[in-house]
Parts: sequence; C-alpha cells; structure tokens
Amino acid sequence: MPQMFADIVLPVPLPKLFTYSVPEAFRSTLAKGQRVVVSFGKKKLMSGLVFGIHTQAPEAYETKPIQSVLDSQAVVTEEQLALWQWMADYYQCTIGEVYKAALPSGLKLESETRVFYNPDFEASLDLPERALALLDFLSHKKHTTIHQINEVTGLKNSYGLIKDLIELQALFVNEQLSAAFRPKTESVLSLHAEVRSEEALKTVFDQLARAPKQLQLLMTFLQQAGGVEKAVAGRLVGRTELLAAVEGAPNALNELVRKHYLTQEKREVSRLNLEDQVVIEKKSLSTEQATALQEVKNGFAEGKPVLLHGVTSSGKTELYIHLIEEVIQKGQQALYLLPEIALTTQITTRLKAHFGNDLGIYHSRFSDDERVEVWNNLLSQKSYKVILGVRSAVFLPFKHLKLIIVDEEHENSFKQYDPAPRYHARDVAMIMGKRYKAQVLLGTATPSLESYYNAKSNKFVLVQLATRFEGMQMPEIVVVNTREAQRRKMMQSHFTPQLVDYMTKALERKEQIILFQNRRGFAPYLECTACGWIPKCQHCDVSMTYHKHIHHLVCHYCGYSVPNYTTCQACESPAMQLKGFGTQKIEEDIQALFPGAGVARMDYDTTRSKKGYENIIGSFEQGKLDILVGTQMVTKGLDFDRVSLVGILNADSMLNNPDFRAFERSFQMMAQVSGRAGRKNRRGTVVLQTGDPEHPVIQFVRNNNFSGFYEQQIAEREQFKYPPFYRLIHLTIKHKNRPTVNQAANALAAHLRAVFGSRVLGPQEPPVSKIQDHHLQKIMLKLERTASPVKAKDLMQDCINRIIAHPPWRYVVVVADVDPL
DNA sequence: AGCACGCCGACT
DNA sequence: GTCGGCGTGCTC
Repeated sequence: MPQMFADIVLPVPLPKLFTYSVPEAFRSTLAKGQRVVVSFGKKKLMSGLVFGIHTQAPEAYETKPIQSVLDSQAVVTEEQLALWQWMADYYQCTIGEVYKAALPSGLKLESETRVFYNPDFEASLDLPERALALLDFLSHKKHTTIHQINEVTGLKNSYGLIKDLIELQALFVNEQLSAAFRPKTESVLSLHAEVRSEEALKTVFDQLARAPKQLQLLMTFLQQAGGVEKAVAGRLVGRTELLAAVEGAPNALNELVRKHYLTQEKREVSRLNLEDQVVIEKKSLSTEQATALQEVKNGFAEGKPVLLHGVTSSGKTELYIHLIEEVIQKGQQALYLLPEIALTTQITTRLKAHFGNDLGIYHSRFSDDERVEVWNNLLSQKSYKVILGVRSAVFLPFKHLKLIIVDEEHENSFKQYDPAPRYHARDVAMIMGKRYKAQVLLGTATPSLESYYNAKSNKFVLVQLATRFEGMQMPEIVVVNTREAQRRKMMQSHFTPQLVDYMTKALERKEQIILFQNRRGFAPYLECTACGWIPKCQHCDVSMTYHKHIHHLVCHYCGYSVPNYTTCQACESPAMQLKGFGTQKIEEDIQALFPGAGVARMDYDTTRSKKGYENIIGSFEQGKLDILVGTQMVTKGLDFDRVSLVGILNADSMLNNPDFRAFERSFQMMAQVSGRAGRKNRRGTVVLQTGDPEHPVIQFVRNNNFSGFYEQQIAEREQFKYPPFYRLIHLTIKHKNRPTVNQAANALAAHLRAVFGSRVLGPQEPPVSKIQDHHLQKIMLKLERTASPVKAKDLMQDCINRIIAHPPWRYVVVVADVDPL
C-alpha cells in the first residue's frame, strides 16, 4: 500500500499548506474538512484542517505524522474550502488566516506546554537556588504551565532553567490541547424507576408524611412535570427550576434522591434559546410591497442579484421574510446578513417570532461556545433554515443555501479591516451566490455607489420601493446655517436657535428627539492653552483621547493609557484644557438647556456592554427618555414610533474628509438619520446644521434626491479612476525604523511602477503615520476592473519579495488591502 | 505569527 | 558570572 499524505491548513500566516503523513489507522476514514491534531514547530500541538489527501511524498523534507483525527465527519464542507481559497486569493492573504477567522475558537485547539514534577527525583543541594525553589513549588502542584513558572520565579525567560532540570530528569513536560468546546449540561430529575406508578407513589406519600419539606418538594416536582401521569411516564424536570420553586430545598432533594424516589442525571442542553416559540403569521403586503416582491423574483429568475432600493420604513424586512419563507418551504437555507450595529433585539425578536427555532443567530456578542453550537447545528440533520448574522456568518457551513440577503448593503462594517482576511461580506456573498447557486438580494435605503452602478449597468436588477408604509411621509429637512448663527453670536454651545426652538416644541408635544454627532470631533482630547501641546501616544501618531470615567488618556489605536495630565509636559503650564466635543459634552449641554428632559447618550462608551446598549434602546422605546444623543449608532435599524425630530449637529466635519468616499458617506449618513424621523400620523422634521448650506451634498439630502447625487458622484469616480470603475489595492509598508520604511516604500513603488506603470500612486505617509511603534507608508494601486486580481497579486508579490530580499529591508512588512474602504 | 536558540551588553 | 534583550531562522 502506498504512503498517504494530507495537506493541512494551519492557523498561521504562512502562505502554504503543510504536508503530514497519514498513519495507517486513519487512512480509510480521513476526509477533507476534518480537523486533525498535528505537531507544528518544535513541539507545539495544533488543530488543523484537512485540505487535500494524496500519495505524493514531498521530496524536500521528512513529513511528521498526523497525531489524531478530531472529527468523524467533516466540520468544513468542500464548498467552504473552495470559498476560503477564493478569499485567500482575492484578498491576498493565506488560507491559514481565513481558517483562523472562520472557525469559532472553540473548534480551533492549540496546545500549551505542561510541566510536571518527577516525584522520584532526589534533589541534591548543589542545585542552584532558583532550581530548588522551582522544584519545591512544583512538588506541591500536579502540573503547571511555563507561563506560570515565569510568574512564580520572576524570570522573564525560564526556558534555560527548565531545560536544565529536564536534562536532570527532575521535570518532564508534555503538550496538552487546551479544552475546546464543552457542551453545557444541566441536572435534571425524574421519578425513580422503582416508584413509577400511581400505587408506588401513594406509598411514597405515606412514607413522607413526617417529612413535610420532602413531601412539598415531591408535590412541586409532580406539578412541574405536568401531573402524575407524565411524571410516571418519565418526564424530566430541571433541578434549578425545582429548587427555585421551593425554599430550602437542596437537603430535601438530596434525601429524595438518596431514598430512590427521584433520579438525578446530567443532560446536555443548548445554550441557544430553544423554547417553543409562537410563530407569528407574516403580515400581508401592501400593493407596493407585493409589486416589489414580484420584481425581486423576476430578477432572481433572470439569474441576477437584485438591489432593493427602498426608503426607510418602506417595509423591506417584510419582503425579506416572505422570500425567506419560500426558501424554507422548499427545504432550503437562507442567510440574512446585517451589519453588527444593526443587529438589534428589535430585528432578532421580529425574526424569531416568524421563524421560531428555524432561526439561528450568529453574532459577535455571542460567546464562543454559542457560536460553536450554531456551527454544529448547521452540520447536523436538524439544521437551521435561516441564519441571521454579521459578516463572519459567511464562513458558516451551509448545505442548501439558496438565498442570501445583505441588508444595509452600503454599510462599511461589512468590510473587515484588521486582521486578514480583509474581506467584504457583501462581495463574498456575491461569490457565494455563484458557488451555491443562491439568489442574492442587497437591500438599503442608500445604496453604495458600487451596487447602484452595478444595477444601472444591468449586472444587478434594480427594484425600487419609494413609499413609506401606512402613508408615512418623508420628513421635512430644514437646513440651518451655523456660520450665520455664529456670526450673530446666537449659538448656544452646539445648538442653533432654530434647533433649540424645534426641540422645545417637540418636547412640549411629548415627542422624542434624536441628535446625531458624527465620530470626528467625537473624541475629546487635552490641549495646553499656553503652548498648544497636545498629549500624543508614545507608540502611535495620534492624540490621546480623554476618558472621563477612568480619568485617563487612552490611545484608540494601541490601547496605551496614561493618567490625565494636570500640567503641560512641554511648557509645564497648568492650563490644560479639554478640547473637541463628544456626545458626552452634548449630553451635558442639553441637560443645561432642557433641565426637565430625559437624556441618554449612545456611543462607544455607553454601549460597550451588551446590556448597556439594550437598556438605552429599551428605555427610549418605552418613552422613559426624551432625547437620545449618539454617533453613527443612532442611525442604524432603530424604529422608534415617537421620534418626530432628528438633529444633525454638524454636517461639515463629514463632508470635509479628504477621502474620495467622503460625500458618499455623508449622504448615506444624513439620509439614514433623517429616516429616523417621522411617525405614523405626523410628518417628521430633520434639522441639519451646516456652515455651508449650498453644498451640493446638502442639497441632494434636503431634496431626498439619491439619483441626482449618484449621477454627480459616479461621473467623478469615472473621471478620477475610482471604484466602481477601478479596483483599488492599498499596500501598507511597516517597519520600526522610519527611514527604513521610507526607503523600502520608495523602492517598492519603483518596482511596482516598472510593472503597473501609472496605476501606482505613492508612496505617501498616511494620516496616522505610526501605529504601535511601526512607521507606515502607503502605496495605492488603481487597477482596471478587467484585470485579474490574482494575477496582480502574483506580480505584486514578486515586487514585494524583491524588496524583502534586500538585507536592510528584510523585516519590512507589506500588507495588502483589496477593495479598501 | 510564534517560538527557540544564540550572541552581547549591563548588572550583582 | 548571570539575566534578559533582541536579532535570526524555522515551521511539513
């Protein structure tokens, strides 16, 4: 029998697969997509994924054997492997990096070296003191990790010491895979087999006559089991619920178990909510919705992706639900992708109500074990029919995927920026559509220029949904000139008199208000009023952000933090002042302006915890709050019935971004917040504060004119060779030493120009020129849409390799971002 | 990326 | 001497 080898994907950023030999025992069962344990490097154990099986012995090296096989069935399907390979190629990363991002960490095992003490070893006193101390420490423990040893000995690096002791056979080590996914268990109780009849139970009651607690507990048990009949039939009752119902029950329960009246056992339970759900019938569609639904289906019939351009509150979700139901009825699966921030309780409860236990949710707020459960569920027979998830849900093991919905398609958070793979879930969804032969529907009120262009040029089918449901009107948009108000000294902090006026009236009518402040200028920083010094991060080229609750300055790039400065570090003046205003400042200002109003702030700070976010949304929904101030978060997927006024505090900082997408983003942002205004019976108002009321983007927003905006922007994109006409690739060059990066970047650009000519721009120092002690340079490539990105990757890689081959630049890192945002 | 190994400077 | 820093090479 010939030798057998397997190519294994390992979660390391090395651009290759690793070939291991397959021991006799696994040969008949090993399959692609199974996880295996292999030793990698010196002695580390890792779980990897079988990518290919063959009989080709590698010539250049000796193979190591596969240590064990973790799965009897593949945990990754062939379709997934093919998709991951595509992602690695297109987004210019390694398949190991895709694997690392794709699998929940509960399915990726890694070993830790364990150190054991040899009890037979007789310590002689001529050992160094450190060694004796370590041996003494270890003799009290079963085993330790090297990490712990470092802590105990106070040594930075205890390898040398450990190695010496291993040689003396005082210690030995092995590699232990760290605990992976553990199914959650709960204790359940049932009637003991000996008493499973009504007569037997009567005897038991008699015997318990003098033990009232136990009797009470047994009665409660029977009640919770749903009656004697069901209890006798073996119905289970959860220990926790039973104990919760009776006070001081644990002892009584132990007695009942000891007397063989009840049996206690452990049972695996799901962490995911599997209670029986009331499934709500779908609402019937309005005429417009019904027409749009038909148009979507026609588009699918043409075999094209569909772009659903529907204004806010036009009922897109209802269409999605109809489409998903049809897919489910055919026994197929649907994937519903939402940006992180929009995946709120509102949408989950709504879908849960429709699809009950057919719905699985894949979200970063879920624990890793919960994600493993979703993954395993999809592999199982009873798998979910619908997955509602964030961008990483594109990695899940679908088997009959026939519909992919990308809601809020324009959202930037569908693109992963760091770490690799730097993928865009919307674009991956397109590829999945092709590979799974699934229909793809993109939905949004403010399409990305890319998607709208695709629709206009007939790659997609465009479906419009222009009216809001139940006769809701589009809001009135009032543009207010802040420059004029400033000139007349009429501004009250960040509020124009007009906005204050609208707010006062809305509050009088008991209506709710949303105020939007975009992220720029959101972060408060410290500045010396004497010399202008601003505290910067030691490791990054950014000013540090002031965090009120910890009274510290924090770097948002690397997390470095220092206690707040009271004096200037440059001129020693004590005149340090807080600059830049965030939502926090606005919140305080509003409280001063409207003392009676309930104000809440929604931003990074207040929504860091899962509950924080839900609490704010909840109290706003219930009308406990009058004014909600926030960043982008307030623009996403919230439908509040009582919001009549939306204030955009400062439109200019968005528009003045030096980025070719700045206008697109500003338009989307303003249109999205505006969509929050309006109620069923009353037209909403949007107050848009700007210093430049005549700005074309402001005019397009005011007139709710998306197509005008599109026409103007797309012309510019074509003229200046930007997407969707050209494909951008950003290369970031990093090194600890600034001159080194600059030289390497220049040389790389020269190499690239020799191949790509004028398609190469830069190098240029990015706005943030240092992150975590690494200096940065950026090179941009503008490639024709028709050019193969994979071929471009090869050519680029050649150039990069030539740079790296140059000894002084050996440790220069080049990172590619394909289709950057 | 992690990790081990080796060579060199700064302390007891 | 000894510790720890960091530069270098390797991973089937």
